[in-house]
Amino acid sequence: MSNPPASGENQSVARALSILDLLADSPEPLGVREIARRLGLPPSNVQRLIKTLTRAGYLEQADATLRYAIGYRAFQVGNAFVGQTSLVSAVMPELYALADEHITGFLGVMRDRSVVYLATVQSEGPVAINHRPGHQTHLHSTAMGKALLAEMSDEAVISLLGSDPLPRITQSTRIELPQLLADLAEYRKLGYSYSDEENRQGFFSAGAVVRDATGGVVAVLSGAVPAVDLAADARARIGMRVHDAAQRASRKLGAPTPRAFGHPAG
Amino acid sequence: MSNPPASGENQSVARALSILDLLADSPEPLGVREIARRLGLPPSNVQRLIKTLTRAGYLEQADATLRYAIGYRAFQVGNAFVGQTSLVSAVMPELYALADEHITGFLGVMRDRSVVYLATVQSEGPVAINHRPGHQTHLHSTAMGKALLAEMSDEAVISLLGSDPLPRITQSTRIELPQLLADLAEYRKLGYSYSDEENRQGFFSAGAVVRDATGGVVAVLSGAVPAVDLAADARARIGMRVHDAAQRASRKLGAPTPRAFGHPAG
DNA sequence: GAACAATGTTCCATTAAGTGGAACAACTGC
DNA sequence: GCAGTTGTTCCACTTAATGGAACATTGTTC
Repeated sequence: MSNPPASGENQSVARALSILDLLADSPEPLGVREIARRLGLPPSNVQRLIKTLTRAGYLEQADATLRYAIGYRAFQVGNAFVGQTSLVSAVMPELYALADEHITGFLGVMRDRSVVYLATVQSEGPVAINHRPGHQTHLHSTAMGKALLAEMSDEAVISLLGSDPLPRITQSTRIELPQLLADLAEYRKLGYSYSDEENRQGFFSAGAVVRDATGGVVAVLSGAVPAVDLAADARARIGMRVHDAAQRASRKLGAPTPRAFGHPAG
Repeated sequence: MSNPPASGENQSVARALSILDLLADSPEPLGVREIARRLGLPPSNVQRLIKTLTRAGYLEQADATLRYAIGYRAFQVGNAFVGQTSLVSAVMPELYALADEHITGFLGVMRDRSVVYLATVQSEGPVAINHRPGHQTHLHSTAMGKALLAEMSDEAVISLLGSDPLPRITQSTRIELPQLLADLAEYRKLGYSYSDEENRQGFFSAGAVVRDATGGVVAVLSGAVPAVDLAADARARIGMRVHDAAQRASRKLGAPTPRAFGHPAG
């Protein structure tokens, strides 16, 4: 059972990161031998890697002295991903404003062909959309994802998503590429994207991108409401509302003249 | 310049983690050679470690193809620290409720002789307390920290904080241990802790611990308001309010009979 | 309460894998 | 155009990581 390190990489570090990945996805803490078993590594090796990770605070003992879980240092370091205070401080007030209007607001970025959630501000009421920070969802089924896709050219979208079939999340999910591209064309005209129960039954959401001083897309913002009793004009109203919030956040970040929606080449 | 690995640890992993630590604390992305210089390591070594970290998503190129910053995978993994959905889903509604009453709410845990912030819900108004998740503050100057200390015995507090002098944060900070212990005794009777501009000029905050089903302390909750125009009875009112919020969250986590404040031996 | 089967941890010979100096290439700005 | 960066690759050396085995602990079962 040889497992040579990838070219130009470091085997020990790769293994240590796989331990972090494993524990991050595990709902409960795991012991040394259990981890070793799942990763196909000798316990003595895992033991040493864990000791290093623990001493640095990236792991910690869950209970008295048994199994291990992700440590506080990983949390601190990970939150540095959000980076410069500017993005969050520009967007969070907008999310709170949305919540005041009974719209649950989300902030996310595109990574790894997915949307990664950075923050959520729940609206009052029975709306229980609980996407923890770090949660990953599909690009093609969410308002956030589709707002990001609408920024790209059709060719870029195809080369990004064309390799695998689009998974169906709900009955309304766009699983055909042409259908999705048609949506994107509409969003470019509208100035916002939306997802009508395409990712979660019973919820309508709209999305719009946030730009920084260079004019590049730095994040995407969305707002969600229950889909029941929602007239067609209400959808447009929410779309405009989210669009405005994203515009305001972008302006706060020093984005240049609020240009037309769509990719630069358009 | 020899730098042998600590006993029973892994040198490569320790170095990789030091890269993460460095980039997490750096306000801007850093290049390979810059990192190598700051850590006292050869660039070729750093290069390989970075490649491994990048391929796993723990680092990513900031701009076109220049310097490196913390990656999205670190964010995702780090957020697993918050762990079981139960804690957050039990506490967040309480924080939102506080915000409705113009109290900015915080959630934190004790780690490494400090309070680590997990979440914040800002109240409306001009209150701009912006403690990003992962932020670390002192135990002795914050309401959250003092609520945690009040759970320990005086001896435990002394052995925890007695080694170093307590740093002065504001003019009101308790920098004398006996003074701090007197505070803690008061909090045990009150059922909540408070910090009267001891950590931040102009802000009063109160704190109370959250317990899980085993009765152990799993987190601490606090609420902050501007200190101006705050009558003495208002302080008590906010303290009780925060105490109630913590109680409710604890009950939601299945905590046993709301027992008296104070450490078990008391 | 003894026998069992897990567990976490340490030890140590083997050698594979990490190390770091040097060389190369690409870029920047004087 | 030159000088000082930078990121990246190469490769001989040997350090430092590896993994099997032995040991120590726990908790479970009969």
